[in-house]
Amino acid sequence: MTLRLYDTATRSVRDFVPLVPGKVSVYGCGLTVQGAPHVGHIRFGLVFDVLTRWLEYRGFEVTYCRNVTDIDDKILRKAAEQGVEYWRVASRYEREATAAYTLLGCRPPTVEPRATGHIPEMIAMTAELIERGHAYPANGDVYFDVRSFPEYGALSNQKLDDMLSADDADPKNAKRDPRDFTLWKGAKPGEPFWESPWGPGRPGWHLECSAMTHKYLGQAFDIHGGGIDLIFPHHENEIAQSKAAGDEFARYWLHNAWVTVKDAKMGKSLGNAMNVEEVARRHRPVVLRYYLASPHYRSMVEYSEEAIEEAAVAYGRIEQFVTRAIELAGLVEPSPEVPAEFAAAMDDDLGVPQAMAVLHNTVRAGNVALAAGDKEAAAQRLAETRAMLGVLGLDPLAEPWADETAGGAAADLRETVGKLVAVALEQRQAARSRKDFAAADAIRAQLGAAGVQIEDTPAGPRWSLG
RNA sequence: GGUGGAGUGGCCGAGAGGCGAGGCAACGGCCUGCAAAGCCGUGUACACGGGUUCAAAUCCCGUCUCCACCUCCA
Repeated sequence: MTLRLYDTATRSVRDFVPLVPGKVSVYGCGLTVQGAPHVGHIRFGLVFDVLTRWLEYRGFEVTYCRNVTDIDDKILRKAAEQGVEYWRVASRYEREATAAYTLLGCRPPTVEPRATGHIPEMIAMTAELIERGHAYPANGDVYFDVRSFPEYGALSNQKLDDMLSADDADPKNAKRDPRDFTLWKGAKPGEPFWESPWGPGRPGWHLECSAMTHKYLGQAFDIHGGGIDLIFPHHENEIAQSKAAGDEFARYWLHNAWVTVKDAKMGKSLGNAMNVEEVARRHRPVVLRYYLASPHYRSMVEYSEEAIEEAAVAYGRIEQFVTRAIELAGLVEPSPEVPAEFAAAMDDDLGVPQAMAVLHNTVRAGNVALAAGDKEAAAQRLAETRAMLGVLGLDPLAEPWADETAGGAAADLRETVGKLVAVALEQRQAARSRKDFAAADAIRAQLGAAGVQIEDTPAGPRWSLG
């Protein structure tokens, strides 16, 4: 079974064949650091995190490049409003983005280049495009000539003439075609700028990705992607720039769908953006990850508190199995192989929902083994469960969630609480054996009020914090 | 106007011609002193109207509703 991925460019699921056997190069369009990251932004991070984990599980050596766009109009505007340099704004939100990715267990990319670190590369590319007749300078700006690139519109399946003309009010009216887009933007007074052959200015929005894919992944690479809204104009323009400059560019295009709120796209401008950090105060990050990563990446996720709470229960069930299996069978490492059905689901365009069904079925089988006291079977199911969770970045015993359940000061505290609870449980057991159930239940209720849940099992009572 | 997507049982959420994914909730049962957890069982779901087919949630035609992109956007 080979991995198959939906490719936006062909609008079909295709077998994934890497450019170089055994290696995969991935470019994800990261964030423009102009505000606090919201749940929708982080979904992109999660999708690409699961993708790269799965590619690695399949034995590929993955080079994952995720950019940071740290200069653009919005950043400049925000900086002007606050009366500070643009890089103060960019740095602050870049840190917030990194924190949000980390919070939800996204592993860092192989390389995370910034637009402003690649100005010379972008200037060189612009010069190349002018030389090849695909771009032209005008009044301090440089524009890409879309009419010079016949393929323009292929990715988004649009014809140039059908497009709503971009009424982008160019005061200089210097564009040959209204759809021509900016490669280099001449600086207005007071704006930050870099020197260039066309005068002081800064790069246009799309150019950084073309320059950085070329630098880090080469003139051709495997997978490029981001949110579905980037298809047009961002990715369309990247293709135009890169191909016109002589690159082969990306071979597969992956786009993830939205997080919506009440059927509308989540977005800052719509005022319905859920800040990641804020949501993580109400829900455990691992639960948020489970919730956002469970639906298929090309399906919209309708954000709701109730649905997250439901996810918390579902994930709790998995965690419970893991804890109880360890109690019976001891700590078991993830098995090197994931169940075949799970693998088949993941290979089919990252079918996380079906993969998740396999996971739940395994947990049920594990619970059956637990109930039967079958140590060996329980251990086996646990190993499989952990392997599957690992691929999804949800193994409670692996980084970064392990600290939540064990280790450090929390473990010490847990040991102390355990001793205290043991005292109370002894009294309860004594009461039970003399059939004083009122007293026994009172103890259980008191523990419950303190946040300690008691369950009686054939092996004796067990407690948990809940 | 152009382009892409969605409408599935109480809820979330897969599937894409024939064996009812999975989760949450509910109900019944087993277990339990009681509970909890777990397990077993219970649902005649596929926006609407036609059609094709032995067979349609899945294909075709039409209709309705919703969303997104074409302007900054994960």
